[in-house]
Amino acid sequence: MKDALRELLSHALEGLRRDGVLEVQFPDFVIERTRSREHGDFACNAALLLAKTTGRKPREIAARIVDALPGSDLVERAEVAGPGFINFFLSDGSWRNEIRQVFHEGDRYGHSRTGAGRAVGVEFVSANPTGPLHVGHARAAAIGDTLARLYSATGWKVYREFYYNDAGAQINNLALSVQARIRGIEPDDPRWPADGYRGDYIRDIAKDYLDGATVQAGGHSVTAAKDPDDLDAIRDFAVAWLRREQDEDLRTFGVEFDVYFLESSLYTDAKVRQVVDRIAVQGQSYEADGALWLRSTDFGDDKDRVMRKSDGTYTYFVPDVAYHLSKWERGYKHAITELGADHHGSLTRVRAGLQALGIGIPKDWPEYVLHQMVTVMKGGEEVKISKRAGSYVTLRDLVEMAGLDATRYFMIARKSDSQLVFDIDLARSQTNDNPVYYIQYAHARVCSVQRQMHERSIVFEQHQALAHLDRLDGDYARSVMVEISRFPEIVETAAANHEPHLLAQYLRELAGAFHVWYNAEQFLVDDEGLRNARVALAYATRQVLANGLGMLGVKAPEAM
RNA sequence: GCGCCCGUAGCUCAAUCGGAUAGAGCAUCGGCCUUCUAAGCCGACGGUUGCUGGUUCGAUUCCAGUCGGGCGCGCCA
Repeated sequence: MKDALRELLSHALEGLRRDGVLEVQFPDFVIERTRSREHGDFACNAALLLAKTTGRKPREIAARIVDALPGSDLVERAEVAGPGFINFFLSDGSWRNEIRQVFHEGDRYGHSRTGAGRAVGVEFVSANPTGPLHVGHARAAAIGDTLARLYSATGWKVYREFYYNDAGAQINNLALSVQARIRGIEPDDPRWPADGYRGDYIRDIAKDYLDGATVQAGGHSVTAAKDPDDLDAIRDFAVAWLRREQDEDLRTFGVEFDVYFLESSLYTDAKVRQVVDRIAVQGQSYEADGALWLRSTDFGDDKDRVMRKSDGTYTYFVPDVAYHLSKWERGYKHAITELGADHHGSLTRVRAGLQALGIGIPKDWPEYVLHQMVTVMKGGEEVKISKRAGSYVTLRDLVEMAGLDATRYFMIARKSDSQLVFDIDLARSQTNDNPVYYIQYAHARVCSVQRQMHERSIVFEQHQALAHLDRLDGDYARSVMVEISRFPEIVETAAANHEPHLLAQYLRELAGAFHVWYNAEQFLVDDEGLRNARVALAYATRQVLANGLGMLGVKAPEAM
């Protein structure tokens, strides 16, 4: 709808320019849904922007534009309002047309070809395999996967990537912790490793190691060597064990990755070294204090950063640069990296490293989506501790407490750069307080209507119904149609701005409009034309709810 | 001290790259069940958008400052 209006406006502006009425460049005008119905259905600010550049009165320009608008079935009338807005009042037929469109496109309604099949890499979660996934990872998984789904819906070829930090000091720490447990040393023992992982899962890994268990992870199989002194074997087993557990959790969460990228492979393939060498060739590094530094201040950082420590090992962000270089070389002109906001410091560093390679990677590549902290509340108190993990609430705990659908929905229901309060009691509640329940219930209600029809042997004539949508009457039905028509715009905006919360909020509003209408009208009336029209709108609503929930990875149940 | 994010109704949050009278839900109060799910619906109440300036036709939005909360500032990852 918006696109059609934009076309009408462009046509009018072009005409005015041709006639010499307006001689300036087209402004970057906005067409938006109005807040109040008095202002019509859509409003455009083109005249206000043109007033700025021409020095003429905005209302006068607006009137000219309105006069120049070509005729259209879409628009009932357009008028000048306020300081110089052009308000569009759409025809009744335009809403009915949109409902027909829903039937026509089915589960593709709301999808677009904006991405034109271009590749986009979406990296998210990327947890270290040193412990179970926690609530922060749950938010990362929900945001990242929903973004991926939104990109798919808008015509992109999406690759979900998971980067495993399976090298470095933390992994060694993990191995030492498991080894300590194998030897029967407990976390409070003086012999316990200084920065050891204290959670109960370490004991589980130790037990499986001693039992000679075999675990499958990343397409490989690792069998425990049982030898308490073989630290390498312990490390391999522990990493595989945790990868398997994380993979299971993510699969349960409805997330499947296309690429699992191992940090360790960057070392075995000498990619880290190549990055450092390349940066050196570009003259973007120097030696000082026995270490090798990146001139990151040349790229907006507040201080230069060490790449290679005096002990010869690399700092964490260098493999990060190498990994992102690999994304670039694999053709992701578009790449999104989803991170916890506590890692925002690395953002400048990684981009600086990529810049320093001197191979033309844009300054703002990759795009980052950062999410803020999650606080879990239950019974009015903050939940902080998981017995299994020791110090934090795990993703598994959360899903067990709140359910998959609620967890996925709640995690994306807020802007990612706002801190999130996750209310377990609300997520569990089977009432209208709970937005997930409310939305799913709307979907189930339509299914219920369908069942009723089946029981009463009432036949729905789709063809006839779509031809007689004009039988729909009243503001409530109109509101449902208007809400439905917003869906494609919401999907587009949510994807482009990386704001999945828009979709969550929208579905709540669509469900609200539907419930209101549902309660105001009888569906299974004797008047066949009226009945078919109402059922058609209900089915269209169900379709949009299902499409939207699908993009959130939330189920659309047929009964509650 | 420096950097990033946040501050909107009693609570949890929206507000479409600067738009018109700042919106929902919950809570509170008042209505609605012989009828397709009342697991719901309708209505009312509720605001100096933390504060002070600035930019302009117009600011919750942009800028400067200030207060408050969170997170970072390592040759840890």
